Amino acid sequence: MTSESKKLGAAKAPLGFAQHDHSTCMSDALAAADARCAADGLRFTPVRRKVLEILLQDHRALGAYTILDKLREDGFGSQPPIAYRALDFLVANGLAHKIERLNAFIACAHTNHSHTPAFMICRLCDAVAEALSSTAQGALCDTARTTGFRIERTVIEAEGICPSCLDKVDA
Amino acid sequence: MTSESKKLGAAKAPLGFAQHDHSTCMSDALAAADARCAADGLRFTPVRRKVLEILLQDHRALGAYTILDKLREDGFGSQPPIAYRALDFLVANGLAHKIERLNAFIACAHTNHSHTPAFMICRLCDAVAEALSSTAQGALCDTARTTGFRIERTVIEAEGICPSCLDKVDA
DNA sequence: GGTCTCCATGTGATTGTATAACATTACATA
DNA sequence: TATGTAATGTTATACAATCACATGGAGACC
Repeated sequence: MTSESKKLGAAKAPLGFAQHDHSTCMSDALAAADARCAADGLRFTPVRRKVLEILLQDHRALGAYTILDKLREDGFGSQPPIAYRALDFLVANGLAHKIERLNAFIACAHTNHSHTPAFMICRLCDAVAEALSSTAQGALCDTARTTGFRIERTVIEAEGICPSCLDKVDA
Repeated sequence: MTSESKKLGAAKAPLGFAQHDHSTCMSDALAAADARCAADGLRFTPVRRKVLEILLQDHRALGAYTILDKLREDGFGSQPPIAYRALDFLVANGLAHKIERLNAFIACAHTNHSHTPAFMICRLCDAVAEALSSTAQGALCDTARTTGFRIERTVIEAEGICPSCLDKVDA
């Protein structure tokens, strides 16, 4: 509950580290997900949609059991597999990502294009920013190529202090 | 226990993905750790040393509770904090690394120089290779710089199939 | 319309990972 | 010997993930 206790009432939630008007981005993302699933013949069921909504609402990384609590409030099943199966679906189809460092999940910030995500995690306010990093693993690719290793998925996460927390610390 | 069940009897354990003579590398690594701790005024206590030995013996990523079992066999305390504290020490001082993707720990393969490690994880045989990747996070650094994010630690892990498993699969 | 199959959902129980909180010991040093 | 500090030990619990199995709905097929 430590990470949750830092959560603000916040009408303005940080997308990445920048403040933004949260009103449209959520509906846009849901619409994009709808389109995406329709196009690919995926079943965007109520639970899956709800979990994505939950992730979009907070705009931060949430643990599976936090998500589970919110599902329960909305009348969905409340056993761990409910959340994990929905999260598996979202992650498998690029609608959400898992932050390994935090054992937590976050809605994808760049719907549309397929990508190899990279994340910056603030250890003070727990904000997470997703960067487009098609080249971030360049050197790793080189190593893999010379070694003969076939990369299927990459985890690239940087932990540190976000701009706004840096301001507070320096002040 | 699933990952453990794949373990071989193996006199020749894979360091990274290459077979090697395991006889000297362990004593070398322990000697290096001794020197390192002496130089930096760190207390390389019996538990800490034992945990490093355990990690070096297997030359693969081990979960905390596997380590705990081995500690118990050797007469050390067997409660979780025993292992976690020793692991924290080893990780904090660069003698071991945590593989976030696996929630597991592995002995550092490149003692001597401080480094930002990157890992290649085989999803078939669970072998883990450590790459020297001072530049692997280049693009991430760029993003961080323009964003104003201060990076303190990076997690760079690639999951896929190692050379020897690729041979078996293709055959 | 039946019924079969596949897939998603629901439930209970269990296993695995990590930390909180507190007591005790070991050791250096004043 | 008293004191401070770091490390260790113990209990309990929180958090994360999976297993096993039952249920139910949507579409394919006859």
